[in-house]
Parts: sequence; C-alpha cells; structure tokens
Amino acid sequence: MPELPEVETVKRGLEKLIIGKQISKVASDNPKSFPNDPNIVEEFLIGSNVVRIRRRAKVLLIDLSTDYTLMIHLRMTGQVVYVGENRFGAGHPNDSLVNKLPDNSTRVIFTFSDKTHMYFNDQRKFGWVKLVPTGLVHEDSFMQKVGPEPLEKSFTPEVFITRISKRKGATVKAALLDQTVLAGIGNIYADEALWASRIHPAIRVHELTKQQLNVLHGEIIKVLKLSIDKGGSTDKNYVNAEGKRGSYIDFAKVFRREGLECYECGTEIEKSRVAGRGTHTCIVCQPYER
DNA sequence: CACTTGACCTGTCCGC
DNA sequence: TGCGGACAGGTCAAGT
Repeated sequence: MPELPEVETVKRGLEKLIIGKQISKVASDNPKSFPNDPNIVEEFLIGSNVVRIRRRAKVLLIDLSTDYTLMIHLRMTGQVVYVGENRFGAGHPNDSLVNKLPDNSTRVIFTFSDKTHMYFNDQRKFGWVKLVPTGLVHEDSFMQKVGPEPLEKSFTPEVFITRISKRKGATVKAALLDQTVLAGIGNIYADEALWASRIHPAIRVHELTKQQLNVLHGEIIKVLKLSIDKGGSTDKNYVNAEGKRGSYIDFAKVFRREGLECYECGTEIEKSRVAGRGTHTCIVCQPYER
C-alpha cells in the first residue's frame, strides 16, 4: 500500500483541495470500511468543516470543526480522491480516474456543501475510515504503539539504533516493516533502503555493525524524501488526492526490478521471500555474509 | 517472550 | 478460453 510517502502525498493534496469545505452528506457501502455510529456521524460529521489535515505513520487524519477527526488507513489498496466540479478540467483526460468515480471499489462517499465529492476507494476492503474525537486520536491502539516519524529531526541515528536493536533476532527487513520500531516503512522502501545500504534483507539485526545501521538510518531518510518529491510510488492501485499516479517506481533501484540489471554492478536483481514478503535484492551489492 | 505465519478481501497474472 | 494457484504496497491474531 501506500507507505509514508504515498500518504504524505495524499495529505498535501487534500490540504490544497478540501480545507474549509463543509461536509453535507456521507454514504458507505461497507460497514467494515466505515464502522461508525450513525448518531455520532449525524452529530459530529454532517455539517462540520475541514480544519486541518495531518499524517501520523501511514494514517491520514482529517480534523473537523466539531473537534472530531476522520482517521483513514489505506492499507493495501485504499485511495482518497477528491473530485471537484470540473471533472474534465485541465490535466484530466476523459479516461482519468476522476471521471469514473464512484466505481465498484468505492466504499465511502463524502459530499461537500458545494456539491463536490471525496471518495474513499478500496478494492480489497482492508482499509477503513473512523470518526473519533480529536483528543482521543492518540489513544487509538495503533497510535499508542507506533514508532517515531523518520523525517522528524528527532529521529537521530541513536534513536534508530536503540529501537531497531530491540528486534535483534529478527531479519533486518522484518524489523524495518515493524511499525513499532519506526513509522511508515513498507515493502517498497524497506527493499530500497536496504539496497542503498548494501545490506541483505535476511541478515539478523544483531549481525549488523553500528556503522551499517548508521548508513541504513541515512538511506531510509533519503529514499523517503526522494519518493515524496516524486509523488510516491504507484505499483498498482495507489493514486494521490487528485487521482494521479506517483512516479517513484520509475526511480526504484530494486523494487519490481527482478531479472533486470543492478544499476550499481549489472548483476540481475533477484526476487525472494523474506519476512513473508516479496523481496528484491542484488546478491553482489548485498552479500548475505559480511 | 520473540518471532513467524496465516487471515482478512478482491483482482490479476501465469502455467497447464 | 478456462481453471487453479500464487501473489499483491499492511496490520493483527494465532501459532511455534
């Protein structure tokens, strides 16, 4: 899914599109996608205005004037797409996603008072939208345990090494995917950061030197920033708040490049399974033994 | 306890 | 063309 750069891109898009708008109506086809008490929805969502958009880890937070917040998790295939009045406007060819919504993946439709819409689409139905009091967002079980934001200044190499070292027996890839170690890394950026650090994903954390972990810390930050610059990665489903694809995938060094030549040494990129996930490596640049 | 695997869903792709 | 199985960017529960 959408990992940190993708959710950040959606957040930035929504900031430009829906701040100040008033929600006049909401409809959902799936209680799992929108498991909220209808009375609370009626009282605190309908008629509220969008005040602020935030992101914490891979969770999108839409703060409302009623002191309630829409928490949105896109999981694997979720999308949040705003469609304005002019569907056929500049930059939107007629076959653009925004001209086809709602479609059979649409789970929740928000209607604003100006008759424009925001769609929560989710093919696999793993994602969700929850309406919670703003003051209680941090008490959500996931928010309680999720680790630090990697792009905050306070995420120093020391903080990273201390936290990841708690997963000493796990493979380094599993540790990076562990959201309690640090927030926002998923399968794409785990593979990309490990390649850039010349570390094999199946090496155990306790086998890594402090120097290697220092390098990994820096590469995580670099790859996340680069991807945000490119508007995130679109492998299959991901689109930003305007329904457009991200381009980081064109700059990926290993992800989805199995069978192609490593940009560093020319060796064929291999695909294997580490931490139960498809994993892309260059076995020359990322030797299993160190 | 630490770590790994399976489940949640639907769609797509690949081999027979 | 049809069918079965594997797989897909996340997270949590259950299993070892």
